[in-house]
Amino acid sequence: MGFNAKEYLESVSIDCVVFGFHNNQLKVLLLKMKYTQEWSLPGGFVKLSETVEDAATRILRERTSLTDIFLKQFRVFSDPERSKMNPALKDLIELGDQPDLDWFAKRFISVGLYALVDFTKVIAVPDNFSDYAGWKNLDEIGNLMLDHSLIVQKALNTLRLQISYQPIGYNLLPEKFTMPELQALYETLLGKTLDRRNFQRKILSFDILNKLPETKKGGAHKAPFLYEFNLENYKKALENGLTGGW
Amino acid sequence: MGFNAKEYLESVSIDCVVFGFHNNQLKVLLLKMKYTQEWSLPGGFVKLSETVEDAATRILRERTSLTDIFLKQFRVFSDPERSKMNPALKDLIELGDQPDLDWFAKRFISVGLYALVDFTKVIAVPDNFSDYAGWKNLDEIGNLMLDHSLIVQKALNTLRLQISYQPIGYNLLPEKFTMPELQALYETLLGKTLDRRNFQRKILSFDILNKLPETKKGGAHKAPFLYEFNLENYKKALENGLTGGW
DNA sequence: ACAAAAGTGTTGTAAATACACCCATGC
DNA sequence: GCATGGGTGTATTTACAACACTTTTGT
Repeated sequence: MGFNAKEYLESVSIDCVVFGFHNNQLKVLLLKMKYTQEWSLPGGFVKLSETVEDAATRILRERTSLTDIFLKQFRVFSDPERSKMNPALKDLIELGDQPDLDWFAKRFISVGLYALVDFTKVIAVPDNFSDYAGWKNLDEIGNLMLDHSLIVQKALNTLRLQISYQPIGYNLLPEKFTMPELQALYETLLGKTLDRRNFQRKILSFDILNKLPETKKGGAHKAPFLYEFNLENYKKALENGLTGGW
Repeated sequence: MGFNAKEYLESVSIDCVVFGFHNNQLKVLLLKMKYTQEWSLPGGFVKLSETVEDAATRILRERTSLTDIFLKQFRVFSDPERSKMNPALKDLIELGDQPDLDWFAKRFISVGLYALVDFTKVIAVPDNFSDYAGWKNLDEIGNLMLDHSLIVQKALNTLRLQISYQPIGYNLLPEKFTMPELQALYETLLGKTLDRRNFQRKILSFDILNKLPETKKGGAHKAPFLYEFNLENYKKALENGLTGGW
């Protein structure tokens, strides 16, 4: 667990915006910093043998206990002022309980990646700098550490753009889900309501869903059918892109 | 002109894919390396006081003599092997005519940015490592130095995606241009031919063009009207996105 | 006057939208 | 049995694609 600066690429950090979907709400995984009590994104550094994606996969495996995480870099954050006035770093330096302090005090640029995960499968684990890890609703995220609020905002923007030419939902929903759940995801990301019937027709026309014979019982009303993604066609759609927008 | 490694962010380089459009062909600005004679992308390093975009602007000002360049980061290239076996570096090290050689020999991740410029306004200038700078047609780019071929490919991909939800052409065409020229740009980027009449109707429906009273004379046939971008609406379209794809 | 390229118009088809009606379930 | 939400169907409107004809210019 010891941190050895020599194993890592200098000047480069990564920050991950982990999105989950639960109770028809989009959530982000956040860490609560030990000394400052600020909320921050899970992140870390890149080992000399890793790509940025490798590093993010490793870090998120530790934070979520998930292997096989869907992630995508979306932006580099390189404002020279972005890590100035970092209270957490100040505290660390004062406390002096970390080696390689000058390494941390240097300027970093950060590669932003977003990850889409199945909310129900995540076991959130804090890192060395935090004492709590958990989900927050998108609209309940207040001010985050450093420029992390900006990073979340840009990640969300990217996701919203991607939804119009790529299928989405795999990685974000459980294996089996209902049409209303999928629609709620789209509505959350797009920030607007969609017509139930037209949504169904359109999403089915993409041919990326398998309708299952089962229905989801236990709801207060008529039991909706369950669907799963047709992975083969889903991947094809990812490559070729979808036609129209929403 | 002297290079002082201490002024720069460690481990981070940038590579710029500069696109220009001329004679109905998409072109990329390339440098020919001094010793190896390999072709490479213009690039460089990030000063401690700069953002990635600042650095790219500075570097491209030197390479193109343009100020005010439209550019956008599109990807980080972080394969640990990407700068191994660099013949150029080997030669440099053998020649020993550069200070800070171990700095260069370290592993770098590179931020890829693409730039769109007006071909006719560029005065290409080589850098310290190259003895020639000039344009190459997209289909005439052979193997480039390091992973630069991959970088060009990814930049092009990004551009192709963006064209379907954003207006394009400003920064890439002269102030005044004809409809066939604009169409040729779209056809090049999309890699397919479009119907002249449908193209005109669609692009006009975006309301981002001003039709000028002048025509472009000198062609062998009927003189086409000149257009210019309506900057106000163009910017609106950039923010709001366009509706359909191509 | 002819060829080549640009301007303008029409029409059929497919997709997006806006609805209405029926069905299952829990209270 | 009634309120709620889900499943399915159908017109209308709009956008897209395919195509024809006329106009202008240089040779």
